[in-house]
Amino acid sequence: MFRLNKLTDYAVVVMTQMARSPEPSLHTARELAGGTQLPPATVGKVLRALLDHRLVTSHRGMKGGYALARPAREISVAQIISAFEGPIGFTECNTTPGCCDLEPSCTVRYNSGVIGKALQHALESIRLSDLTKPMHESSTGSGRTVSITFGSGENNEHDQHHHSRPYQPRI
Amino acid sequence: MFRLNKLTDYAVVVMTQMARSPEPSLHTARELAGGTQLPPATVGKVLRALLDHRLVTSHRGMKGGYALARPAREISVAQIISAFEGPIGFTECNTTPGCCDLEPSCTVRYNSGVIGKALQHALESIRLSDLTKPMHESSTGSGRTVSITFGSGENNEHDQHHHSRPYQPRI
DNA sequence: TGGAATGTAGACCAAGTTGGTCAAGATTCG
DNA sequence: CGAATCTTGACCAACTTGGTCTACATTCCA
Repeated sequence: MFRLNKLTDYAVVVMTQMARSPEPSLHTARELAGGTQLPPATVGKVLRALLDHRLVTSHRGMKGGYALARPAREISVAQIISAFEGPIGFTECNTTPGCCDLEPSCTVRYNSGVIGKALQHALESIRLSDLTKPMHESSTGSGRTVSITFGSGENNEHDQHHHSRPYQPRI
Repeated sequence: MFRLNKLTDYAVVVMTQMARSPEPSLHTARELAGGTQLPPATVGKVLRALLDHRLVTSHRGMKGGYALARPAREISVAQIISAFEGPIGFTECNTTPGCCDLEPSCTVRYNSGVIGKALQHALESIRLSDLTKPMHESSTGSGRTVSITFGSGENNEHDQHHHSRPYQPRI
C-alpha cells in the first residue's frame, strides 16, 4: 500500500469538489456527498475534521454550509494530509522524537527523515487549485516540475518562504 | 501519520545493516537482530518476506544466513517498500483499477495517480547504498536532487531505463 | 413563534490490520 | 548424529479503520 487512508482521500475529494465553484461559495454536506458519491454521514465526519483544522469554515442554520477557509491555491495537499494523518514522516521516529534512542544504526532513521521532509515539501507545493483540472500529460515545458533536494536537512525555514506561492499554478 | 508500517521500516533497517558489510556477505537473523536492536523473531519474519520478494537470498544449515540478492546500489527503497506494502499509490483507486467506476469527479483520482507515480519515481532513485552513510546536509551542489515532473503520466517505460543507475551514488 | 434545514458532538461497532510470539519441521555442516 | 540455522504457518492481543446512529444546537424564514 503506502497510501492514504480512505478518509484522507475523501477529504481531498471533498475539498476539490468545493474548489470547483467560484471562490467564496457555501456547500452543504449533503450536496457534497451527492457530488462525490460518498456516504453523507461520512462526508459530515470529514468536514468536521477539516473544520477542526481550520481548512474549512462553517455556517449553521437553514442556509448554512461549509466553505474553503482560504482560496484554493493557498491550500496545499500536504495541509489536508497532515490534518488527517498527523505530521508527514516516513517512520515513527521521524515524527515522535525520542522513540528510538539514538541507536548507532540510526543513520537509516536520519536519512528517512530527510526523505520524509522531501516528500512533504513536494506535497506542500501541490495546491487544491491544481487538482480541479487534470494535470497535463505533455512531458515538455508545459509540465510542472517539483525539485526534491536531498541534503538540505536544516534549511527548512529558508525554504518556507516559498510555501505561500512556490510555483505559479497554471489554471 | 502517512508513514511506513513498522515492518517496512524494519526491512529497510535490516537491509541497510546487511549493506554495511562488503558486498557478498552472509548474515544470520540473530546477528542482524543484535545489530539493529530488533526482536529476533520479528527480524526472521522480515527476512522471510524479503526472501519471498527476491530481495535477499538464503543459505540453510549450520553456516547459513541471508545475503543481499543484488549489490546495494541496485536495490531501491521503492523495491523494499513495495515488497511489504504492495504497489505504491496515493489511493486505493490508483493501485486497484475498477474500484472507483470512472466518476466524473475523478480528476482528483487521476491527479493523485500522477502524484503517486512521482513519489514512486523519487523512491526508486534512492538506493540502499545511499542509506549506509548519512546524507549530506549542504544545500549547494553537493546535495543530490530528484526532479519530480508532473505531466509525464504515460512516459514510464521511458523512465524505466534510468532505474538500473539513475543517479551516481556518492559513496 | 415554530418548524425545517442545517451543522455539532460523540458514542458505538464490525471488520480488518498490525506487530509480535511460538512451535514444529527441514536443511546443511562438521 | 547433533548443532545451528532457515522455513512454515498458526496464533493472538491490541489497535485502527470506516462507517452508522442518535441526540442536540443554531439559524433562517414563513
